[in-house]
Amino acid sequence: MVNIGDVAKAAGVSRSTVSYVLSGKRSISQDTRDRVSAAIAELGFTVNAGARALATSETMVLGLHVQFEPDEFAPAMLQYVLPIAQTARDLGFDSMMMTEADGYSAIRRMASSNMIDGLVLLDVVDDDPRLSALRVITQPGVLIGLPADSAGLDVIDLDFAEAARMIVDRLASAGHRNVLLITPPQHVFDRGGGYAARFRDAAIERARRAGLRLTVRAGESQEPLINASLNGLLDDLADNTAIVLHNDASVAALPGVLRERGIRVPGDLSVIGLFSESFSRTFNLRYSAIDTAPARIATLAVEQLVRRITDPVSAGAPGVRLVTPAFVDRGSLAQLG
Amino acid sequence: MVNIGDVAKAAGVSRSTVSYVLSGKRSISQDTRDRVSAAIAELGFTVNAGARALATSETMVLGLHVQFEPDEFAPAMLQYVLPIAQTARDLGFDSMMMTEADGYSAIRRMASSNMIDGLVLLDVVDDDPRLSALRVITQPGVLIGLPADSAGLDVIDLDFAEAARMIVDRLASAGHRNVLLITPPQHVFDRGGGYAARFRDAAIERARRAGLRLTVRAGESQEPLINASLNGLLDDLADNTAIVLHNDASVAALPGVLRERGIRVPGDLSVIGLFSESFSRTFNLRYSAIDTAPARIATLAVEQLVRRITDPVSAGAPGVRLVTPAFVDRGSLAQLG
DNA sequence: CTGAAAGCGCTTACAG
DNA sequence: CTGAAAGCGCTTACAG
Repeated sequence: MVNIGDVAKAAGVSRSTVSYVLSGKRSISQDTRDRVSAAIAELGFTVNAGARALATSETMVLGLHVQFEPDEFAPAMLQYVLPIAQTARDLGFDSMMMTEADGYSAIRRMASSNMIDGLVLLDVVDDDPRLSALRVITQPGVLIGLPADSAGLDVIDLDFAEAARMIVDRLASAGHRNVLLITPPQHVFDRGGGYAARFRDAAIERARRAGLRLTVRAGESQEPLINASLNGLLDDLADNTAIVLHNDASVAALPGVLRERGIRVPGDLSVIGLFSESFSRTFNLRYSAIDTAPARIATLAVEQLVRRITDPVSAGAPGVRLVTPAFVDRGSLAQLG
Repeated sequence: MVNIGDVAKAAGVSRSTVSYVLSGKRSISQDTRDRVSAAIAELGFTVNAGARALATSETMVLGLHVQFEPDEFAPAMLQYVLPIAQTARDLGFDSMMMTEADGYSAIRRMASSNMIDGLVLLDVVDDDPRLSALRVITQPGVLIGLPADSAGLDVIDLDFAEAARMIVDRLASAGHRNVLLITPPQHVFDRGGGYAARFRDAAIERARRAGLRLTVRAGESQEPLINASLNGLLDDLADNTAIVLHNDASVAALPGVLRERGIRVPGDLSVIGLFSESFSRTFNLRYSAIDTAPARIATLAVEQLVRRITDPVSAGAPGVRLVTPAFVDRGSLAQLG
């Protein structure tokens, strides 16, 4: 492999000059710059990443740790992973993907072997064991998902409470008085998926104020339970005029269940969900929804992380940034009365 | 950060001895080994990856390039990415994820800057521009997906031709004589997704021999075209007793369409698909299918790549390995006559 | 505007 | 069984 010395020799300059041409960190005469550039092009020289990392202590690599919950609804994850890698690249970083179940050890290993300049944590839960790793290592991290204690950490998440309020307000002003909310499965609450509680609690609170009767049920995550549970709810709670779904698996299964029961949306029932554009496309869902905006959240997270790596001052004090939700109207909400 | 010199000092040995304790590449007295290990543990020492890579020319990192086709059915990709990263880790490698649209440049950059020891290419098509990058770089690669010219390359793919023959044979021996095949969308053929043609052509050939009338139609990949096209086919080709789907989007949409038309499976129509277990779970599909076995293919690919990196002799001559398909019976194939 | 040299943290022949 | 030293390919103060 051709190295910086070969380039120097070919251009008739020193190795440091080649390095400075590459980095632009000092002024070089037009003439030598041209000779060096020509030599680089001719020899097809690329800086050796390991050597540069060793000399600068900067790897230009971001770590990305994803949890893989076997009982989780999988298709959602890629919506974050892809934009994370893409944004990182746009900012000059590569992405190292970690999938170890033991996130704590994985992060410590990667950080202490100096493979990464920073870390993105996906799907952070309330009492996430990865956070203690983050507090020990020297590299900064950014969380996607708000944990119980986020002191000193950069966090990006959707404003789930605001999302709930927006939905309840729309339902209320459309004249709905009896609404069913299907939350994520119980195991999401158990695991500490705080977003589920934030959405639910804000919905309950807002419904109370609006004088709206909100019935809350946890959805299932595995067939055939999903269908059975949806059917059961539609049997028992037939007086609801609207259903709010904060549950990927249930909302994906809903069209089939409604079709089977001959229920028309929004004629017989109004439906509002909480899912991304791409989720809507994948499952061909025509329900109005709060967009969970995975690409936007991923981009913001990486941008903040890179800012903290390259220019901590401009990154400001670490803190939580909740993304304001956007409502996408697909016409599944009926105006009553 | 603590380095190998700190450990050496603490243990009262030379840096080389610490290194040899780490690598096990020469025998060390029990006593010094203990002292070194103790020092490593106490100081929390981890080898600096960049320095090691510089010294050994081995990064212990695998590159993974994924194409992101906006018109593609996305959920499938993660089924490969996760097991790739997992298998790599089991074999001592980390995974660098590349998502650049310009795969050729991405690969050349990563390879020539010596960030990776080998490369996994996902979703390889007939005339894949990434292959010319692979032929230039010094690191070995493995392809998931069989290209037109695979000379000198390690390739893993499902045996799509055999899958087609297995399906046709089952249909024939169950007494079906008129069968509809829905292939991947036209743009998959256009892009050179050879697997689509291999499946289709083998199905046609086998059907001819078995005296079975096979009607072939390309499916759509975007709603509302998918539904419309499925309905059109069921209208026009009502005399078919079975339908074979080699099309993710269509098979996911099929239950809804059949339910709407009141068609029962397998009472009114037999259905056989080509999709993974996890796909079946995600979309709650109860159709019998050839399992596309993404995890198995991913694992085989990484194992072969790592073999070629670490022990080229045992890896044998580069070549194509087609995975024999497995049929998963979910009871959607009716026995006729 | 440019060069010689030290140093980043490892590994591994070379010596004993 | 162990150590001193060269070398991997860069970057960056230090000098001029």
